[in-house]
Amino acid sequence: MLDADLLAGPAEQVAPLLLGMVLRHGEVAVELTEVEAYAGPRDPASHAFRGPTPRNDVMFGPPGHLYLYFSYGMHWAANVVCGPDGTAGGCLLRSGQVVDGADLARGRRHGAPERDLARGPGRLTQALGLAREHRGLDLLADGVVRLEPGPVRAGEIEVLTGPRVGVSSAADVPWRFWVAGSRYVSAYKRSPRAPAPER
DNA sequence: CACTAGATGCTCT
DNA sequence: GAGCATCTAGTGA
Repeated sequence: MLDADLLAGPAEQVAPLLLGMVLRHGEVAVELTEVEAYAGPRDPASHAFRGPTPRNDVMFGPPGHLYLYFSYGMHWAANVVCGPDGTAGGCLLRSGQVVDGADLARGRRHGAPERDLARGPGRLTQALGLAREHRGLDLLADGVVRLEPGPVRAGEIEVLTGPRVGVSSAADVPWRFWVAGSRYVSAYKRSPRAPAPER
């Protein structure tokens, strides 16, 4: 069982710790290979930057809960809430490797190739079967959806960082974290609305 | 393989 | 009504 204190720090510090952990929903489990940090009031790219709304209120609650949002008309994306209770913050789960329940995941993903089962935020939630009814669940409690320690010990994963995908503000802040050399990492794409890259 | 265009509907202003 | 923390299918090589 994971300790909530582990997730109570700033999102950009929690994010690399999530790599290698496993998110499980029933029989399907995904080992996380790529995440992004969103630091609430300190981060113009965060949904919580302008204060609480009905959509983002979960992010203002205690760490370790599941913030889900609906994106681009077709996809759900999952975040682990971080930071202390009362302060908004979260880590977007961008990609992972399906390590259990692959047959069920493949069915939900309409027969996608193994590498693409959970590569991308929308694909990851689809493979796990997460949607609006899972909003706000406590991932550290003993429920059907939970976050578990991974098979690899903390500190044994080589982590690379870079700018976040698809954000139009703070587009150069390197708060995307992924497992070095992993095939289960999504492609970087800069938002067409973002200003020209810094150099 | 790399790259592009368009679909799609919720959320907040 | 504008703006998305995206995906897929299509093209061309």
